[in-house]
Amino acid sequence: MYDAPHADGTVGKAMQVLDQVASFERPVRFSELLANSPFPKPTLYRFVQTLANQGMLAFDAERQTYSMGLRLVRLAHAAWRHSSLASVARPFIEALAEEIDEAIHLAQIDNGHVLFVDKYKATDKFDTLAQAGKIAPGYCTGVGKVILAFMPERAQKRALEEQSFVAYTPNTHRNQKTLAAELMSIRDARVAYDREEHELGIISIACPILTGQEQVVGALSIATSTNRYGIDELKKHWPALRDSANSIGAQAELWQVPVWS
Amino acid sequence: MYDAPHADGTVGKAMQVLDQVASFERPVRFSELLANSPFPKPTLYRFVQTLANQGMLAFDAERQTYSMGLRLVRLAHAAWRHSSLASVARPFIEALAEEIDEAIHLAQIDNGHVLFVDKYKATDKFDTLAQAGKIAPGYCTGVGKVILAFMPERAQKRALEEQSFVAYTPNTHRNQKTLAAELMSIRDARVAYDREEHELGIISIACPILTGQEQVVGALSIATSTNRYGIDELKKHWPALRDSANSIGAQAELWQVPVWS
DNA sequence: GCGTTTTGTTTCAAATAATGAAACTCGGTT
DNA sequence: AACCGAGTTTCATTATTTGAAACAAAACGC
Repeated sequence: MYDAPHADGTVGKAMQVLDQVASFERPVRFSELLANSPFPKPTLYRFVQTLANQGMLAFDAERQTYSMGLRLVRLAHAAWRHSSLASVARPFIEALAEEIDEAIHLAQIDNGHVLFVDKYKATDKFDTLAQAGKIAPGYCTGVGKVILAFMPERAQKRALEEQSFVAYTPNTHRNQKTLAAELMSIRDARVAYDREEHELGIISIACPILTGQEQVVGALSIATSTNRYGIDELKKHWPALRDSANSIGAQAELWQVPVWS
Repeated sequence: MYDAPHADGTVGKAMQVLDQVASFERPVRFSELLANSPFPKPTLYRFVQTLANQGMLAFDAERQTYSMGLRLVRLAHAAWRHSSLASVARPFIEALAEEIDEAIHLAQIDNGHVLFVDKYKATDKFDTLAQAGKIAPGYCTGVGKVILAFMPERAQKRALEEQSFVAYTPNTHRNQKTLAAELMSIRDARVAYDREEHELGIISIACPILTGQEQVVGALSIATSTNRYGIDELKKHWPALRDSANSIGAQAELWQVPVWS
């Protein structure tokens, strides 16, 4: 939520307002925004007006509330198709799903946050904006940890400092130190596990998606519930998962997926 | 694609640039943007820089190309969950899908364009081009026509003028006149058909999603391929489709889905 | 290699748009 | 009728944006 250390210009400020509206996770009144805003009343007022005009926000005149605008959905469609791993990864995920009857997640990094860009759920036939676009913490998810582990040192350092270390479960890392230690061994093992660190009862195994020069572009994971399986069963899926991740990485390189520094 | 009749301020211009990048449907170089831009070189340059900084665009340093940024995916997730019909409609679509083994589409209007916000795929056998976030023309799709038919007169007039009347197939409406005539009868019948007007081999039946005061908030459709069924078979689904659409409308009214004027 | 063109980046004074304190309007309360 | 809070407008001040021009750096041609 806390963003842009040094906002660039008017546009940056407007984007900050967008984020703020998004952070409410519900339609929000002007005064609620104002109460948490760094901007003075008329300034904020003009921003929400402009953004609503532009379709980036939706204004409900009846209830006098703002929510995120549909133009974002339209724009994100293009983002999803052309700059996410999802389109490249789809066929590989589908193939993997035929072998393995568990939820498969594909994630990328967006400004220090783990962003789920696709999800294949054996039982879900719906299209994927539902789960795609969801963000999750990096320090307590399989995909998050494996991406962090393979980040270039400088980016990793920056990302580690941004982690909040909320203790979701008893297993959650509580500070940079223990996390950094695990990241080392993850980098060696080329695989990460989430042992109920984000949500009790949910475990996962995750592999990095790398380019030829060992740059991380994302991560692929298999998640399951402790009701069904333990970590040991997940380990059995490692070869298949790793191979899929590698294939996606190779394919992504041919296709031109943007890389972060 | 051509947007914002009177852009508001710097933010409006930046959003125009976003649209422009999206319209390329592929990573694009600065000079390509410049060639089609109303802005002078340094102005455009600063816009893409700012937007890339903000994560609204992604800049691939290697290839010197811009594409849509992942921040949009994150923001759109919020939009999708909180201001689209999709979350409200989902249970009803699921129920309908149990009855009917065809693709079901949910659409809303975004600035004169039909925006698909959800899609339930019964089978993967054929591919309608629709996905969440995808836009489609209003004048040659079932959902588009039924939404246009139920729009308030002024909005309809404006929307009709924005249609491009590209002749996708021999059945596509070619001008406002024939379309307007069909819209009248659609409004009476409370149902619209797409008879291979957008894509050969694809037909659909669509019902409006209305509030109590007869305001359109979207449309629900069943699509199939002419290989499988004809329009007559689709007609049989009308009662079920209409009932689902009505339920979604009622529910949307309780829940606070934004309405457009 | 060396001039030439194309493409991307920076400069800087002028033009413009954003800013925010204050004042105002409009419902709803007391 | 006076008060209050939320939303909106005004307007002089200030800060940003603007774009012609110049500059740098590749890509090209020969």
